[in-house]
Amino acid sequence: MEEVQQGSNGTESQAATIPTTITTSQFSQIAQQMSLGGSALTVVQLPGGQLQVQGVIQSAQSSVIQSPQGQSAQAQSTDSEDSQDSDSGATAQKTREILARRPSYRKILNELSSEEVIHIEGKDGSPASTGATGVTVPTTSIYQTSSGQYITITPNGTIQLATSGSEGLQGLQAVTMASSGGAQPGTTILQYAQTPDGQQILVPSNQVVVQGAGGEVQTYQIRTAPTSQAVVMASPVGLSQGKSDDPTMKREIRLAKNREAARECRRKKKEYVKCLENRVAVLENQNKTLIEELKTLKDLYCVKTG
DNA sequence: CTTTCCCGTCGTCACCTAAT
DNA sequence: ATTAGGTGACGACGGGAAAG
Repeated sequence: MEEVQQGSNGTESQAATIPTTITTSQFSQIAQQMSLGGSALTVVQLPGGQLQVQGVIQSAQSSVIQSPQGQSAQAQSTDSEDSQDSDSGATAQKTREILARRPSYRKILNELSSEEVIHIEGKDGSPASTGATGVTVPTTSIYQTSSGQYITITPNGTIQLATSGSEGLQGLQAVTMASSGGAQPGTTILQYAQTPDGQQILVPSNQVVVQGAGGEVQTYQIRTAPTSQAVVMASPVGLSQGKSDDPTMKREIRLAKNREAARECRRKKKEYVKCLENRVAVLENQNKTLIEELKTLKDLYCVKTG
């Protein structure tokens, strides 16, 4: 479901990765940095059995991996700490740092991806080459409305309408949509569509605007069909006037944005958890390698002395 | 077949932080 | 001070598996 809805933005961002072949001896260094910093790495086994770590190792920070439960406890403890007269300001500061809210998943991953771009460009000067996981190239998304019409969303953000019954997508009419959320791919929350009379209309990202043959404009709510992840149903909704003073409209917009934000947040969280799982895999692998190395050395030592 | 339990997902609220 | 966005917590809902 999420994949399709992201597609409604026309783009999907996925962090590029830098393949970095490492040796066993480098492993411990990396692992140490990983245990200190919030690095998001993935490890890939090459056909030859060699391990390849992809991603960026951040410099050591004081961030601590904490469970969500731990976070809710943080807020409480910081509050109570303020009420107490602490014996040492430095201790309080330290505690505050430890208990500080972890940076958002978006922040963590954005930092990673931006660093990666720099690394990639600096490497060979060519446009971002994809790593093992690669960068997803934005593709045209196709949606079907409840009235049987097809809507395409091209990578450049243009919404196009195709009449039903046509083979493929013909007779397209474009309604250009400008993102208000900057050019960051996959982060568009609200969009504005231009009506034929030049009026700007606020369009939540879970809606698309379609211009009919007669010039009339209709917004559609994007929803994934429960039976299929590939098919998206779009139902007509009332047009939302831009900058509405109506409190109910304000609330609607706020809820829509929050809905979208929650969705995005969950996606980021999943990504983040995957990164952590990859780190576990790397560390487990390293542990295994080191144990084997130790065993070999022990055997060697026994043979020499024995 | 029905019920119960578990799990994943979603929308919403509340709170916090950063930006303006 | 206000606003926007991010995220934890909560409850609702639906689907699948196990038990009756």
